[in-house]
Amino acid sequence: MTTPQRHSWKDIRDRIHARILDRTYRPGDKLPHDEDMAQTLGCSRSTVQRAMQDLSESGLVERRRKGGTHVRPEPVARVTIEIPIIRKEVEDLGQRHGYQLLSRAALPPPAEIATRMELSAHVPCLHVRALHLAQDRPYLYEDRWINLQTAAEIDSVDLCTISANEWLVLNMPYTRCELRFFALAADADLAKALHTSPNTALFAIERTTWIDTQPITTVRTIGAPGYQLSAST
Amino acid sequence: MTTPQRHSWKDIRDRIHARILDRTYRPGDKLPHDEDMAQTLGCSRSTVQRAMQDLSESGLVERRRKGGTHVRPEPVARVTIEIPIIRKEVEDLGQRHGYQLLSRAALPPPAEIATRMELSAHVPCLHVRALHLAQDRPYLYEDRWINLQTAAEIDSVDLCTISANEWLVLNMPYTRCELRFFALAADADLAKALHTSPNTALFAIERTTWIDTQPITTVRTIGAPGYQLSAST
DNA sequence: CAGTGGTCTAGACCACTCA
DNA sequence: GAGTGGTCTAGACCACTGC
Repeated sequence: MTTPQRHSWKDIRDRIHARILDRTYRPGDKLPHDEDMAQTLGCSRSTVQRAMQDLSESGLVERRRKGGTHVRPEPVARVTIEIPIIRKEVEDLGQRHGYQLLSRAALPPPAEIATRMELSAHVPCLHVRALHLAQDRPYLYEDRWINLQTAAEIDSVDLCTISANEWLVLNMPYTRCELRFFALAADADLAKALHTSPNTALFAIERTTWIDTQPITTVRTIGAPGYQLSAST
Repeated sequence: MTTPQRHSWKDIRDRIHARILDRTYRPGDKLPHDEDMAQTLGCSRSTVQRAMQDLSESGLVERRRKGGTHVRPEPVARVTIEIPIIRKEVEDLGQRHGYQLLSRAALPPPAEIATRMELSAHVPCLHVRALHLAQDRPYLYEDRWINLQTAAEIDSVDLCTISANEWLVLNMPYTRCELRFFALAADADLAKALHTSPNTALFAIERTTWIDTQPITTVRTIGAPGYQLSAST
């Protein structure tokens, strides 16, 4: 069996965490500074620092130079969501991934898209619509705009063979990413593509990526009925 | 102006990141081990370690003892979502928060809820429905079950004065949290509460929390039309 | 079993920010 | 200005895990 290290930073973190849980340190309270904490707990300051770093990242405490460390008065729930390549997402469910290119056209972006990408409306873009399948059933609809100035190479990629999602993830690393989650009602086209009826409530994710300040792509993915995203701490 | 520290761990991280972006290190490639990296970059091993920790957390590289550090072949998008207290969420939008308790009843949990909480169906629970308002308009509907064995004290709290959301966040710290995001169609009750029409597509979040292995609460929050969740890296 | 990342220590100095 | 967290270093040892 695994013996928990008595003075590992995880152990130190858990001991501090426990003090917060049992109200030794209450919301808003100031914690002893690292040096004292280290002496009390019998470890070096760096170990306390590492523990505090973790507690701070998870939103449990707040640290400020000179201000000290405080238990957050209004804790926030912080969850990390992982969004993999769609093919991998399907395969991880143990299902067979399929893919259909629905349309592909070089077009100037409509105003809404240009705004979303923080891009001038005169830049040439590629508009791609596609459908991802799981076990031959509709899984996710993808409506994507790609900036041809940034990702010029995709113009010569056969998007029937590889999805834009996969090509971009593998070939266009980004430095900034924005996400929005919301619900929308299926219109006629969407309903047809996803084999459902118009007006069905569907889950949508909008993702826009940039490399430095140059927009790469913005995509709206819409899940088939029942699609959901989960996360846990 | 701020001079970027030439050998800070962030600087080291960015220099390694740049090498990944410019394809010096390609997806799947093995990176030099920390010691070499440190020597090459002119810093100590701990600094490389700190940089790598960050790159690893953000999903860009994968590290394994003896295996070494590799650029992830199929990068995942990792985003951290913060979910604050609802009152604070509204106030941060610069709006006035309001709150109405719709119902409150001690009941045994239905099977679906018991399953969600990993709880026996015989444990006494409190069922609470409430509506959060922003500028006196419906903002978020909350349908919550609370385990009265874990959070017994809430039985004597006046939930007209403080929302269950707020009381729980302030008084019941948790050690585990699971989240699901999805879309649903408004039924008659929901439509009425949120001042919308039946069948409207709405965005829902389900959250369940435990302390150690004991379930605390499970809640489904449903946003008024237009509600959305956003995140960025 | 040996290579690699993970952690701990002690000490020094830096950077921010509150009073 | 002084207190507190943030970072860097050098060195040691530990803990996984691939070969």
